Amino acid sequence: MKNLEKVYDPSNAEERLYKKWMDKGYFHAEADSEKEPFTIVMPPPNITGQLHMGHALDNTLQDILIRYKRMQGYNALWMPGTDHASIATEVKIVEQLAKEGIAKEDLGREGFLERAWEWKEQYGGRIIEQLKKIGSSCDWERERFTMDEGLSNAVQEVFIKLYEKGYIYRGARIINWCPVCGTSISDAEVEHAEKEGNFYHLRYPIVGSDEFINLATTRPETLLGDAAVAVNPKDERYAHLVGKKVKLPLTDREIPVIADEYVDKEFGTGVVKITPAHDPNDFEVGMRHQLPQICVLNDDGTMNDLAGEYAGMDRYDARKKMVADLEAQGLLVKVEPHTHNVGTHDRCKSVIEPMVKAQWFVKMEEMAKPAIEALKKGDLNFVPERFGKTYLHWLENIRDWCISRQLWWGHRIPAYYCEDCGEIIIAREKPSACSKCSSSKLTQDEDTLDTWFSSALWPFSTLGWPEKTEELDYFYPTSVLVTGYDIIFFWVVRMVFSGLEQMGEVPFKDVLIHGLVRDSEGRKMSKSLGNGIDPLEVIEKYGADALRLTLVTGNAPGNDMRFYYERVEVNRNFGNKLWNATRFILMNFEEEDINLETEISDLTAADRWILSKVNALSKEVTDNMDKYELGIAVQKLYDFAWEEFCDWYIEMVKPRLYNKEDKTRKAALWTLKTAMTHILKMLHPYIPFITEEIFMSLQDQEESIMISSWPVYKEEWNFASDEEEIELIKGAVRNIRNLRSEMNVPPSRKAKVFVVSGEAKVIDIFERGKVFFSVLASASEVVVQKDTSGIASDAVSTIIPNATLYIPFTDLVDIQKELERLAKEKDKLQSEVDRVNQKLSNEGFVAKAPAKLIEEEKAKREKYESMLHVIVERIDSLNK
RNA sequence: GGUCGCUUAGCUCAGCUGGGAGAGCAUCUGCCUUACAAGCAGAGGGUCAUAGGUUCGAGCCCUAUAGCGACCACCA
Repeated sequence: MKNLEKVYDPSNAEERLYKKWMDKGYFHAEADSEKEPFTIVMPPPNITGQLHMGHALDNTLQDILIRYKRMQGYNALWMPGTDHASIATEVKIVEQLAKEGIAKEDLGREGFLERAWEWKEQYGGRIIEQLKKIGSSCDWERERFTMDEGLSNAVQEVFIKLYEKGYIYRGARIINWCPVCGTSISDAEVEHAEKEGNFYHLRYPIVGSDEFINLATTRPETLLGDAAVAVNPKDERYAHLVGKKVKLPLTDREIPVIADEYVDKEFGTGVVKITPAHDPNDFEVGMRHQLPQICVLNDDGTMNDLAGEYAGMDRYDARKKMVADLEAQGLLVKVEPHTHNVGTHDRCKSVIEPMVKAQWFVKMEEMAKPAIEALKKGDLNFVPERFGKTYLHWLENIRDWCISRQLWWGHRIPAYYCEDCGEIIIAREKPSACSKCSSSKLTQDEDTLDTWFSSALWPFSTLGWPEKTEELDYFYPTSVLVTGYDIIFFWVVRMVFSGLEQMGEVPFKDVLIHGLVRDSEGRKMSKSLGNGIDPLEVIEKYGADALRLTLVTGNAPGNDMRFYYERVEVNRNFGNKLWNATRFILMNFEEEDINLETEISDLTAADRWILSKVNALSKEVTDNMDKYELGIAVQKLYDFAWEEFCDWYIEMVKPRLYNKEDKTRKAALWTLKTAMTHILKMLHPYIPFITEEIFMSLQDQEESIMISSWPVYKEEWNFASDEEEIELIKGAVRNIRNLRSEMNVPPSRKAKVFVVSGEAKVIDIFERGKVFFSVLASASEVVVQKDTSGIASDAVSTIIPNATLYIPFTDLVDIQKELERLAKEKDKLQSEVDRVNQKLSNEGFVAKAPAKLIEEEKAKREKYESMLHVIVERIDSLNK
């Protein structure tokens, strides 16, 4: 039989065990109609990524769920993969090229893509290897990449289907333009940041009058693109001006004064300049009034040729100069400091410029409806529920999704333009001729798709869609999606409407949302702050199990958490505790005992007590895990393993183990092994490595715990009276320990203990439990009797339900102190009695509280009153 | 402006459908008791943010207030 090394070494064990699991193919799942599937698709990390705490948390949660379900007998598939992350990756490669003095244009599209694939080959596997380090039991045989052939087909297929249905269209709309990245971005990628700016109050002269109209703007440079000046139709102040024209300063253009509901009379002067090409609201107003869209910006954020003398200037330089020029002409009324929300690009943080450009869009109105319904009908559930509101709010206010990106790394839009007749042809392959005019001069759209377009398809594209695969049929819809609240808009929403549209079913039933892992001061971990903690370093130092446990303990779903090394240490210590407990168990096993069996009737009360407790625990843990309350489930396991099992049960059985003649020795061994096995199994999803290592030694076999069966509650292991018996003894032991500690008696000083009770049942219990006092409470001898005969009158005493404990410390006792101690104990009891009486004398309580509760309270009253009675007598006798 | 969350022991946080306030760390007191000092035994410490309300009963439900935080939003 194998014994355990003195110390558990995670670094050695983790690699060895992970390799074993891989070699055995435990992570792999095949469609099998005999079994029920349980599926999770991993949020694919970016190929540019390195494992951070967010990944560690996200993947630990998924691994816990998948291991749990696998043990429960489900056919558990965890589908892994990576995301090409178009813009993030492209930016990285451009940076890399820049170091070599190369611009991406120098390489051309083909050359650049070659470099990008090289990058993918080089770094794409890095994060996968890191995910393995935390123990992720993914089906790596099924690993996918968003730009795989299959997934690219899925992207094309969806694009074509949506186009044909009229849900994808190309049009010149106002979009968010990032002048730094040189691409359009979607609304979800715009971050609003509060920035200091100015409010420039201008006045525009009315044509054919001496009047001026005053208005304010935060972006005076857009004045060059103004197409109108608008007022509210109900605003009497300006009614006479509507229909007239104003002379647009710094230009020779004249623009109309229009009336539109959009304008708020109360705000500012009640006059707004309308710049349809550079403001989303103005764009809408412009559409309503057929105003021209005058774009005055270049793609890089400089002013274009329409900007006259300002052409070529950066927009902020132009702003300064224009303000100066306006002032010189007396058209600047005043400049006020003003903080306002500015849209910035979430990736590069530069200020977004709204611009009108021809882009591809997904029409959202129709597809949003079933996605909203799915949540309302309960086909889709968020955990915690409140995130459903976030989801709904976003969908109910959704605007069309701009999906084209002016990037090269990604899925190229399958649209071809005829140079002769302008026809747009959507096709999988480049057509040889235009379907309208037969011209052969066709060019493909230069743009690629938003990276989220492909990830939106992930739950079914990874399973083989659009092919009708067995996997797709079997594993879809998936069971649960685990992700952070920060990507509900980007990803969860889009997967839901895509799944509903393409598959006719939600992509997953539950969405488990987790929060952020923050640093110990509660700050977001970030590169710029340099406060990030590398999960791999933590693993190296403490092991993956300790890290995993730290990430799930003491945290409710959806809440942020702080990361403390102290907590990692505590969790590492827990592993050590399990390790040593097992070492102890194995030390006592003889070779021939390891597979011993026993009858329940051979067990002692202590054995049945721990079995009964572990049995109840299995139900509690299972229930909580089913509710995704992983933090609660693991807390219960932690407490049980440490306190009940190690601190109580192991200590209780020691005398039986040390005595080779003891007839119940084998029962103790069997129970130790059985209870420990249950604990290990339930802990395995949380701390897979150490539980596996211990399990193999304890079972003296190589078979893995990860394919063992999950403990199920069984009625035949419910031993209520044994539980009661042991709890009574535990209480007595605690009282003695307390008493000894208060009197500063060291454990080395053993003392005789008398247990006095008038109840035969209680006498029996303590008669059987005598030994526990010596091993747990430093008793030299235990005498159980009906009355106080033979007990020194100055023995110290303590009261437990239905019994009194006496310890005669002849030399130690100071009667006065003892009386004080007893008085304290009495006060405590008295207040308990008072509390119960108060409750029971409350008519409302007696009339309306559940009967069971009232019975419990009455039982308590009886118990406390009798204890109180005993202690009063005791005090009296000492006073004599 | 809207939505949501948080406020519980010195610190960080649990507390599921309302029925006698919990954990870890920290503090204090004893212990190297032959699995474990990464340990064992014991102790102290809380008007559960505030004010109302519902209820026999509120940390938990409702309303308002304050502080902190997150997200959403077109006020030029």
